[in-house]
Amino acid sequence: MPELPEVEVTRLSFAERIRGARVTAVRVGKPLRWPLGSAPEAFVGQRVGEVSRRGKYLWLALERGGLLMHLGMSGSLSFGHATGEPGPHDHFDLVTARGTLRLTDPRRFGAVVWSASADAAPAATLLAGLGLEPFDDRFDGAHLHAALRRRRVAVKTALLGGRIVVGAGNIYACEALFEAGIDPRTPSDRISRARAGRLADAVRSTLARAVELGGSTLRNFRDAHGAAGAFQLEAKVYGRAGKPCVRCGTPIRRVVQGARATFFCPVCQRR
DNA sequence: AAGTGGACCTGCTAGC
DNA sequence: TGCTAGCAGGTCCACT
Repeated sequence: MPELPEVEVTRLSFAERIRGARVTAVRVGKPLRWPLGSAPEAFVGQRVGEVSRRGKYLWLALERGGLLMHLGMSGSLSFGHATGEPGPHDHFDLVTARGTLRLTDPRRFGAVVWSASADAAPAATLLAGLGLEPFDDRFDGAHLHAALRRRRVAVKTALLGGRIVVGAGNIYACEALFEAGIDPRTPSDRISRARAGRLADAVRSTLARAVELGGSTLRNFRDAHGAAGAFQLEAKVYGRAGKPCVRCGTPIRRVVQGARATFFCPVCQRR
């Protein structure tokens, strides 16, 4: 999916345009990961408020409650007037006079869930246990070091879990570990305070750079304007198995951790 | 309790 | 050219 940069880029591409628009119709397609939890007609007539993000979730405020949205592995949102007839992978339309917000998600791991507020179930339940936002001042080397010390899993697995810091999925966890010079297989509790500091910086800078570049488009990611991202063009390890490391020329290695592919340079990244 | 592996669903691609 | 196994950006859940 869409990791934090793709979700944030998506949010930025439609939040201002949809704010204040009144819902005129709602269309629901095939089932997504979780049920909507409300009759779709209940949204008709309500105005859309702020669109905010927590981790990889978006919260779209309505006058009564709101919608928690997740893009899963293959989801994207579009917003505009040129939406046309829904295709086989278009599973949710929020129609307003300013345009239609449409969720397209071939694999349907994504979700749209109504909640009375972001602090009430089911939204609060889904958001509970999420780690710090990477751009939160509280997320620093000391925090990351303390959290990593409590785990014995590989540091990459700990990052991906999202319980310490949210937002880095498979691409950006690999890239941040490369930036920090840390072998992704290193046990969490063996990361020194100094290296945790470098890793925290790398997580922030990698995610920030990806937002600047409009995210990564590996297959079907597009922002709500339909624009593709460009970060994948400057990924240094992700998806580059066997290719030379951009820093030292050593072939990039691919291993599997927790059923996910991990890419790293065996020379630049150390335990 | 923490760690591991499977499940969800569909489409694309590399390889035979 | 055509089929198939394997793989894909996430996260929850059951089991050890």
